[in-house]
Amino acid sequence: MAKTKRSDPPGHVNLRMLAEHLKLSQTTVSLVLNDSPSAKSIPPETRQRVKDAAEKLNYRPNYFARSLRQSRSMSVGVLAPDLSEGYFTRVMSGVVEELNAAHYFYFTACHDWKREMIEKYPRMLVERAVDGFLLLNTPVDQIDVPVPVVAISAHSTAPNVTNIVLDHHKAVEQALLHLHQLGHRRIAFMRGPRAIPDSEFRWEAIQQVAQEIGLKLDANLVVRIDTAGWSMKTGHHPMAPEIGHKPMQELLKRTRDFTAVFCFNDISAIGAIRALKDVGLSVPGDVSVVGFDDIQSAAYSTPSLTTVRQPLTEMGKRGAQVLLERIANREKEFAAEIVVEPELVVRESTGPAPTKG
Amino acid sequence: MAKTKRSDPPGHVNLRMLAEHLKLSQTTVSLVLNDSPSAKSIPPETRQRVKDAAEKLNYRPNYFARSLRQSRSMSVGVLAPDLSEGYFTRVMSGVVEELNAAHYFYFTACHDWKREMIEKYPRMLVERAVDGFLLLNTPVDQIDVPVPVVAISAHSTAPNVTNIVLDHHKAVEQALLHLHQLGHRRIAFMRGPRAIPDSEFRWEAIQQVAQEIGLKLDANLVVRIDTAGWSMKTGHHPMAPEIGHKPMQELLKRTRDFTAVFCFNDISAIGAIRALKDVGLSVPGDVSVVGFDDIQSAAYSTPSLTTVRQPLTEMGKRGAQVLLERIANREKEFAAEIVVEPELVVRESTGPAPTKG
DNA sequence: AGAGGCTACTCAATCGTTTAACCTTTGAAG
DNA sequence: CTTCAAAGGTTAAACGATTGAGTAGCCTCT
Repeated sequence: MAKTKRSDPPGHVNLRMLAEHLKLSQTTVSLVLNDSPSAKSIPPETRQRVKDAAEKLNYRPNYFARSLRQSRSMSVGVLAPDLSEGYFTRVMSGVVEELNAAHYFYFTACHDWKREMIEKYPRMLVERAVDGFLLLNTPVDQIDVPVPVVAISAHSTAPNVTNIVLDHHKAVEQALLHLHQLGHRRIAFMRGPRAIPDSEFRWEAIQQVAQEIGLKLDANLVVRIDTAGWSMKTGHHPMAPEIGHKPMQELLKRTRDFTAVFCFNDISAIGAIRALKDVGLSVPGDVSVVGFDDIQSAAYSTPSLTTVRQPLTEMGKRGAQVLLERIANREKEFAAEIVVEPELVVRESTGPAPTKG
Repeated sequence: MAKTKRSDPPGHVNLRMLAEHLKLSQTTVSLVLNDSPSAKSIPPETRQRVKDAAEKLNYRPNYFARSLRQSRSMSVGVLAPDLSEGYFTRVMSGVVEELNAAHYFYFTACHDWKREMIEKYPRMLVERAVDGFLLLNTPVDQIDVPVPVVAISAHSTAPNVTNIVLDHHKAVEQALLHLHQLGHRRIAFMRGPRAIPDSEFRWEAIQQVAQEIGLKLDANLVVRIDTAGWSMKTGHHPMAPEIGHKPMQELLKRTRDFTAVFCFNDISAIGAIRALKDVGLSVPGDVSVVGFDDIQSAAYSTPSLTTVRQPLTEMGKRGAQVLLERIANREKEFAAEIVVEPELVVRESTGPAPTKG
């Protein structure tokens, strides 16, 4: 076997081979292929020659070598609770659009609401050299990473995080005014689980708006979704209408003295409706139900759901935009919070309050 | 300003700095930290000293440098149509479990059923140096990548691809025998869209099984789900029950002479049930409906769906296992196909065939 | 005394790019 | 006849970890 000075040639063409073939230096080839500004002095013929050769030899720059040199990976980490339809899918649709356009890819990490994972994944992804983080719906008080972070619906108080949040006050206002105008005065509330960051903010908005429109909040009419034991693996997870079914059963055991219920999300609203039907109450005849999010099935369930639509795709898009901007421009000032607007979608699950009989 | 021989120190500790601090060579430090077999001769005290220092100085090996040297990225590419709940979520739940255990991460690429994207993404991900590919439910006849590929429900005929597929014959057999035993003889079929690889295989199995159990297939009782214009962006996508609603309306326009319908998946079954109810037929009183997949909402819709359960999580798990095995062992033989078993889940949407009247 | 073997390491090449700093040649201006 | 600039490049040092090939020192065996 002939001894080669270099080790055996790799299966693919690298810059050195391309340069040798062109009888040019690696520098020149690199400058041309990257359309580098300092390649001004290279004449068009040479440029073309280089590009043709790169094409013909099917040259692909080595991602690691390039990233090592430039210390950036062109990828971001996405931290989310799970891959469920309700939230993740729609937000990501916006995120992906922006990332694609910027030639970025993303690593997904699902923490399944486990604190341990919420802390571990950022570290792991930093070692993977992601250029930034996107936090979806994930409670993160402290995140100590050397890259920009954008949090969507996460209400992170950590420094250096840009938050993308819904205007909960307006959202609640739209829902409650709608019910109020329909004559509802005894309104029940299904609060979100503690694990979900939006829950507290939604509840605060409810208390405020209730006061503003002169609606009395009755502690007896408030139930909470419990997430103990949520996990994608057990099947006992946020996507099951069960999460709304149980709290509603509980509420119905306490009282039936209410004409409407404002649920934390659409999934729980669907569960709540089932629980109402189970005890012979009709929706919206006896009880009106308002959901939140406007997921796909909100339009397709029976009755179709009146719900507060979150512009989730838009939120994903804005989040990705801001993140990419912050990555490209590490030193510049950045917004601490970006607020997006909800939109009430009225469908079949709400109607006039029944007259007392 | 003092002139430094090396450029300004980076924000983080690298191997050289760690080695200098320890007054050892980089080699030694590297060997110890990687628990390399050739580090046998390094005494425990030194090892501990190295590990302590690495800990104290918070040393993180540079991912790019390491990957460049070892030419592997510890990440795989996942190519999927979309991020919808029906399929993606459950398969990925299995995939993630295996990848995590092996310290692998994954890039997701959604092609939205666009041919152009199906061809572009593999190239892009190869440039990202993924160590392998996982194809979910994605029609790929040719994929020319220098890394192992495992296709789940994709029935890829490309060489070097390991296919993970359901035993469609058994699946269809379970469904049709169930209906047959309930007395159904006039059974309608809703075929899957051309875009989804499983569609043809399912249909072939249906033809075969029908013959085996002596069931006559009536072309008049066959409709097909049409995917023209499917896209996550338009909202007109595979997750909407609409996909089953329309074909069923079409069928009902042609004839009502059937007592059961076997749908391509649960989503379309839910849509079909709505269409049946719309014309005053009861399920399962007048018509029994069988779905496929067993997605979350199959259990929660009314009536709850009788359906053929695909072990999607299991399929994801096996797929990831095989892929990792093939990555670790590039030369070894590998299975061309791995078949998994379905399971019929009987719920409320099927019942005895109505007696003629 | 010499050979061998073990311990505890080190040296330096290598992965494939990018890029700051140079280096020629040619032509024109002063 | 110098000087300068521009054109058209080249050189070589990074980036940071891995790893095959050594090597100095000490002990042991014959």
